[in-house]
Amino acid sequence: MFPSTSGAAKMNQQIGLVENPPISSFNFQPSLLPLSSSAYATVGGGDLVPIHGEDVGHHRIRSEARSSKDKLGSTEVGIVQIHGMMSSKNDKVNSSLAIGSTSMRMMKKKGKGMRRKMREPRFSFQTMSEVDVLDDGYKWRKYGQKVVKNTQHPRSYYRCTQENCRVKKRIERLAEDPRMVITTYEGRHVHSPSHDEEDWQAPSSKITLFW
DNA sequence: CGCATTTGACCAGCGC
DNA sequence: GCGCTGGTCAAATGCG
Repeated sequence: MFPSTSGAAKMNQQIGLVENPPISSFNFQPSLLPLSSSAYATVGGGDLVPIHGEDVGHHRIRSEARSSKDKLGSTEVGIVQIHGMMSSKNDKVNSSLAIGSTSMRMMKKKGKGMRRKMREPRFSFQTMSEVDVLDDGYKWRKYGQKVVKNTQHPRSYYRCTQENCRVKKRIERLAEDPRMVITTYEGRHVHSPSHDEEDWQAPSSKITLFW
């Protein structure tokens, strides 16, 4: 294990949106990043577009790319890679970003009682971190773990502990690079981050996701 | 003792 | 239709 992080741990985030055929763009706001950080956006798996902290404003990233495999219509809209620092307190992330998107899964519906197949907005990003679970200000309870095919690392399933909040997230490690953690959020919170309520509004202390 | 995690079973969708 | 796979459930277990 790493002796890690009594101070700032280097981190490397890659943000991507995986979903949503109807709206193939999203807004990324580097103004919300600390100026020291830099970001790169890969659009459609292609060009790497550098975005610097001082490039304030909205970067609209568009992609025509579409997964041919996912018949449900998942589309990788874009990937933004952020090189920033994690701050000390429990690996909180010292950068924020805002992403607007909506998502409508094109799914076949079938009879009653379908547990899966929800049309929730989904958002995923990669983080280079020793810790699997990023502290995003919400409380999560693990409800499952599964070894998925072609990966040697299990995928973990978490659900927001706030009742009537149905947000879920999946966490898995990249097969090629176990240091990379892929976090996928699904759904939207109906409440504010549950702990550290005095600083969830501080814009530069955590990841903040809006959609 | 209460809550979170673990883990095997179960279920639904998809590909063949 | 069947088998595979991913996602969820829930009982058992662990931990503070």
